Amino acid sequence: MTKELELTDVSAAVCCEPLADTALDVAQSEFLAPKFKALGDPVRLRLLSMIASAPAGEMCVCDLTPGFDVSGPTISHHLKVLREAGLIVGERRGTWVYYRPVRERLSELAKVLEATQPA
Amino acid sequence: MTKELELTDVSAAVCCEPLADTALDVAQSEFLAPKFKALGDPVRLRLLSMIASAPAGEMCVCDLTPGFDVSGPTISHHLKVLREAGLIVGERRGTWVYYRPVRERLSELAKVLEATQPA
DNA sequence: AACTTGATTCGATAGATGTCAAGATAGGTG
DNA sequence: CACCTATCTTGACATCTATCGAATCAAGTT
Repeated sequence: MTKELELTDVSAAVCCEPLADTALDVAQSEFLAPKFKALGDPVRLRLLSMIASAPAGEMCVCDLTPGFDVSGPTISHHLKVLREAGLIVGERRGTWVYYRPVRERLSELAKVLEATQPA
Repeated sequence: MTKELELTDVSAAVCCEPLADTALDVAQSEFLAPKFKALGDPVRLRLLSMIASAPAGEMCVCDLTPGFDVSGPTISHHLKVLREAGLIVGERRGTWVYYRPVRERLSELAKVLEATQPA
């Protein structure tokens, strides 16, 4: 919980005006790049989209897995990458684990890519 | 030129509503993931931000390179990755090569990450 | 307590990636 | 043409990543 607050603070301190407005500095690019990297795999991108568009606002791993050709451990690995990038959070309820999107993080990334009038 | 048109068409055909609206299908995620992947390196992200925020609307490789600790060939490699992802285009004028952002592509990606009201 | 099911972690492996030095290309200048 | 500068390509190498099967952990059921 202390850890979570720290992460949030770092995020707020570092992140980030639109790319097209002012060039990112080294710290900002090193902060943002891993998040885009997490989006840079087709399986992860689709996992995230399934989670983010789930009507219930969350999705069970048990409902995610059948939609893919890869093994359970591989899905688990990709979910971990998305989790460590701060794009989703997981919660265990009984036997099942449910994942929710972290919409603020997605919005941050959207903002960075957003078009702005240059010059 | 024919090739460019084809790429544009594919882009238009495949791409993409916000993540949070409807889950991406396999083709969409395979189309988008490489573009996010291209953003997933700190050097590339900073290169792109320098190019996209250049007041002149473009930037010479000769002005990009000095801002980084990596070698010229490495910069060249990263520019190629960004180019192949369709995020920038390069043009040679005399001795120098100038890169411009492809703003429509960046907007496409921003749109995918954009927040929308679920449920 | 033993068994079952869902999910993660571990260990291994093939393939991708970032990096550099060296060589090749493009285009200008003497 | 010979030379110089800017950029890109090639080849090599160390590291990282996606994937799987096997083992482990968590929680419920009998």
